[in-house]
Amino acid sequence: MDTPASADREGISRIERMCIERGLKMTGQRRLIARVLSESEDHPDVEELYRRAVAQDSRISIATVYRTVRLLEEKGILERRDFGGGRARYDQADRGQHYHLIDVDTGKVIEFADPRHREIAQEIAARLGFELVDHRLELFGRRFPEGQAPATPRRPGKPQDDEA
Amino acid sequence: MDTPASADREGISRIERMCIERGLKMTGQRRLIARVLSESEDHPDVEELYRRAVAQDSRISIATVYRTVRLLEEKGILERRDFGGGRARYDQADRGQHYHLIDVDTGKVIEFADPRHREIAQEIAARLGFELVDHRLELFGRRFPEGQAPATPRRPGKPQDDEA
DNA sequence: GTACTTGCAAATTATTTGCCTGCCC
DNA sequence: GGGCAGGCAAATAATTTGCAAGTAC
Repeated sequence: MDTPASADREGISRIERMCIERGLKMTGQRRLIARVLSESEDHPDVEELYRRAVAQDSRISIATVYRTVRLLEEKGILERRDFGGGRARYDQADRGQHYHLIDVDTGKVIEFADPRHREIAQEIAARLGFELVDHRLELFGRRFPEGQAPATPRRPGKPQDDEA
Repeated sequence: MDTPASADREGISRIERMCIERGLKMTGQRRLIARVLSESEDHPDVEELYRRAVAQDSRISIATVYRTVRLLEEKGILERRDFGGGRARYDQADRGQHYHLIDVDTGKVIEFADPRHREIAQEIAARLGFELVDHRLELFGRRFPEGQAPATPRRPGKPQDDEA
């Protein structure tokens, strides 16, 4: 009840609205991907996005998903992430500065924020003669053993993701 | 003049010594790769390692380079890095905790150390209920404009590397 | 109507692997 | 001497692209 009149109809997802604002031509496929993304609370890879999209409408190909996430990244709507699983994962770009902790045993991804990192990063860049343009930080951790010991104490396996 | 008698001959590279210590069978190819790595001050990718190796002895294939860096990584001699160029880059594992700043205009990589990041990372992990197993931090920066403005203010291009 | 999108399949890129031969310990 | 290592080429895996046909504005 608080959106501008022109886009007040139900069924317009948050990301679709952002696409429209940026003047993208909205096709059925793009609308679908936009909706899937808007409803995702996690960090899906392309394969996963494709799976969720096909489930709603089979008339989409994975090549289109690849093309669309790339487009949305160029438009600043998505950010590409690398959690070390060999596939790119996507994150909405306007969720504010945050980082990720990956559970090395389960692959789950937990978000957190902490302004100190940026400050220190900025200071270090300056000391080296640079203006900080961007920075990435990922933590890999193991849940404290409060129950039993985990089975595979290895390097981060294919990250899955938290469901919320 | 301070190395153990058994490996005192010139021509034994630092990394070859580490391989021997870990009981690896030393072939001509592995010795060559070890030497190339020992002489590298930067963060070469496999292709680059292969180029440097073939230049010294053409009887090596890129598959062997792939197999060898993987082996050395498993043995804890090398660390695989991802600077966002789509290829894995390698770093000697025993150089102590350090991070990288990538110049977004030139792709050059600069190393730096700062203990605060680890401390904060550890603290955050603990707050989230995790033991910190590993962490990655990369800064992307642009040299302060003290001469002229850079040409392409874009996202990090294929990282090259500092030559020293 | 026309330029932009899509689907499909083929192309690319980075990396791994099968297999048979060769060489290190 | 026997098993691990290496070369070569084919196999994977993720992602991109050419092209003909469809569609948004």
